[in-house]
Amino acid sequence: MAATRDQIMKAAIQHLNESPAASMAQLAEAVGISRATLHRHFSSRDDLMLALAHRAHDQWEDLQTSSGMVAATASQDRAALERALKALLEGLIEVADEYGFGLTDDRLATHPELKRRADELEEREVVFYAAAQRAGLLRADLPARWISNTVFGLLVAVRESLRNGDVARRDVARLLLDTFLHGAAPEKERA
Amino acid sequence: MAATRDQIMKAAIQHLNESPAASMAQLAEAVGISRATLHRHFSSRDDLMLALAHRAHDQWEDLQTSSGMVAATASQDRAALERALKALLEGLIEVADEYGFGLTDDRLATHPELKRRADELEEREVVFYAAAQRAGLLRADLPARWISNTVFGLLVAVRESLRNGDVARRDVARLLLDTFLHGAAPEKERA
DNA sequence: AGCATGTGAGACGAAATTGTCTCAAACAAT
DNA sequence: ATTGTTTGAGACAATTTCGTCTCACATGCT
Repeated sequence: MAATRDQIMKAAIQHLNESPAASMAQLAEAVGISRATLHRHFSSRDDLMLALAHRAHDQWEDLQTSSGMVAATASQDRAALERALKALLEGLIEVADEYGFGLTDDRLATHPELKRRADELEEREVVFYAAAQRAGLLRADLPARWISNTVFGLLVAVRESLRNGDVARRDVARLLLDTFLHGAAPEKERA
Repeated sequence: MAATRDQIMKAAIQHLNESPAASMAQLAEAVGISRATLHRHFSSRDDLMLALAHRAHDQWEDLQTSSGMVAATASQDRAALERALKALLEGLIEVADEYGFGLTDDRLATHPELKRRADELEEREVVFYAAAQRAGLLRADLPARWISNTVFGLLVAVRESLRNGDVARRDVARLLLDTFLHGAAPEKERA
């Protein structure tokens, strides 16, 4: 069974999303290669996880640019910020869904190198949210870091919803955006 | 070092919140007892985790009653539902904070017996949210299960915020309630 | 003092996982 | 066809964790 490094990583991610604690042997089987071959591509389990996390972080970083988040933060333009916010959240859903296991894996979250990178990326988003607050796009009475953590939490909610089959995949983006921006109370309500 | 079963569990929970993958040896050390004694109280690691989860579920279930959630669901009374919603969310913060590691521990989430109990408790909340929707307290255009998952996600956000020190403990309840009900957009805004 | 109970330290084997290695078979390229 | 590369199967030692067990010691009670 031949497999490129890329195919291995994709299959590994897919399996880790179902069994976050899978062993190297289980991952090799899921990929369809032998344990020896898996070790030829990734010298250790840490190596593999590092590579997967690095890939996820790359996609995340690319999204921050492609969504216009970076540019909008710099421009402080309200319309640009609004477009970027929507694109960012929609993109985050995809990344978070693909690398879902990473959302709640403690070993990844506490890995020094990975934590540094994640903190750095998250910090950019905090700055972006702060800019959105100044533009009147997001409430100014909420800490920007809380907003950032809220988005993270809602991504976890999306993952849960999809895993349980509670909502259809095509609906999650709308639900996330809507809930994040307007909350769960009716518009006229003041609770 | 003498310790009651209760003290052991409390100390174990505390340590697991910092090191979710802690071994029995590490837990024993954190509790301040020997590994042998820990095994005298809990025959296996599974046994300990089961006991901890059971305790968490009990508190959760108690909260569903003490918050008035159960009664309000049955009564369909709008004011009662509103009071219950507030009390439930505030109580969930405490439970989720105390047993934070359980929010994202895959081994607990997939344990058949625990999953059954958690699903059962969550189902009650879904019914409650549905009642709140009928009473006009929550938006009717959101799936009740999505609302339930949203609350779960926001609890994860709370845990993250407290771990990182992003927000003060006394503020989290207000932030959670406020964000959950009204979202992150300014009231006049329509994004 | 004498006795019973609980505890800590540590040894022990069992099991799982990891990373390395060897060797034979399959494969690709020339 | 031959050569060089890659792969799979499996053996291997090292490590970790777990659950059990023994034994000495302390603590409390009568």
